[in-house]
Amino acid sequence: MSEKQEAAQGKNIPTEVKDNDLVARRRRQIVDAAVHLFIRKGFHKTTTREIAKAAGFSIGTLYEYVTSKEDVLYLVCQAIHSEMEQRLTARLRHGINGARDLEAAIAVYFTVCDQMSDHILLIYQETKSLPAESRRFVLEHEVRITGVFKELLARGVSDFSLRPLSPPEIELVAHNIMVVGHMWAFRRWALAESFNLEQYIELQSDYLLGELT
Amino acid sequence: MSEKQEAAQGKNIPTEVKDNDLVARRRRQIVDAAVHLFIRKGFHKTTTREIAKAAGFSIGTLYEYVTSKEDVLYLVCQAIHSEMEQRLTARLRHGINGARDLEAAIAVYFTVCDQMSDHILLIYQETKSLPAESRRFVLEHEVRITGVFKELLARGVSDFSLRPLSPPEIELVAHNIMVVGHMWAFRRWALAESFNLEQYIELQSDYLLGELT
DNA sequence: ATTATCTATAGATCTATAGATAATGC
DNA sequence: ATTATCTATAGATCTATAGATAATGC
Repeated sequence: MSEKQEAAQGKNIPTEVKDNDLVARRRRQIVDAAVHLFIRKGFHKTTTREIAKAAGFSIGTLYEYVTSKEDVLYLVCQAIHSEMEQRLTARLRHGINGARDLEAAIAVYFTVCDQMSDHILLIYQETKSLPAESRRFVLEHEVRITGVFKELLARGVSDFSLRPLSPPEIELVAHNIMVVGHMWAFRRWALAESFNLEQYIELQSDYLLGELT
Repeated sequence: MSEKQEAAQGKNIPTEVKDNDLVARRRRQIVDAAVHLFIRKGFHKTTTREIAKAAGFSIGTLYEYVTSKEDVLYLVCQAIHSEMEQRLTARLRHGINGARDLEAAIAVYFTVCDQMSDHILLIYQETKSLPAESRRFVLEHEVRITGVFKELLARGVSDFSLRPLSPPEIELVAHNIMVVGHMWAFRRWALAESFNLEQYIELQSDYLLGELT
């Protein structure tokens, strides 16, 4: 943790540019531009020229800040996961018991999934386009977010607001919560015919938590 | 239903070739070749030449049977869904009550998901690369498979082996079953550390059905 | 002098088709 | 004659980089 907010994890992408602040700023521009293009056209149909143009500089400059188009995809995936993680953890509360906190966290998380549907879809669709090493980092980030729910479940078990759960059960339920959130993103086309977000949260919480008390 | 087993749905892809049996045969070759290439390299990184070569004929011949590369993807997606639907419905039983039949169907379905993991992943990743019309047909196919579980749930409700469920609840639970099956495909990298397929089926069935009795 | 940015393009593809060839049946 | 297949390639890209230019600080 040498720097004020070291990335703490993640791949180092080489750059010729010396000014670290500038690198961070330009990469943020690249990510902002690329996210929208990738969502709209997909990774492979977006050209590096389009990314550069949308970011506000030339193709040559783009390649001073990344070494390949895949680097851009990696930056995009990490930015999306960071954003999700931050929005989720920012609203976690340590309240009366684990079960209540878990229920609240699920509601927060599903709301984030609702807001970031397109981004979640992008990760499902394009993770396989990443080089092996980058993909590993992206999956690790997914694991870390799942860990938030594992901790909440463990806390509920230890304060007896949830029934006893084995580690594998905790693992499974945490993944179920994650996937049911994502599901609101990738099955919206079917689910939105029967539910709005509130109803979805309400019902799915019942199903997810019903077995745990 | 003019022909013996009319596709019953699906897009008509034009061809210059008159012999219908030959068209069916060649398209089967195309699909078999393309599935494996798409799984390994992804749709965009697979070239039409590679598909033609793996299918055993030339690029010129390929284009006698499809009008575009996207047609090949559409044929692949439909073939995968058909295969899944068939493997599932072939093993459905009408037994003592709906709840038991549902439980058995879930086990069958999850086993199919296990066997066809790569294919399920492919659909998640590449559906967005389809033209709008083709994509609609593919999603319809997904709806039809979900319908299998909706029917089983409705039967369980009507024979009182399940508690009363509103139509939206039936919709939701059917989608949950579908997605939890897919989840075994797209989260295998995490789940397989804690479970084998049998254990996964056992536990998830408990969670899925526990709330329904 | 050093750093950041831009222009121009090398080099490598890839899809889809036109026109030639081979095979089949009258 | 008709049908199916093949070869060769037009035409259109797209990524990544080399070398030129502009901006900044000594």
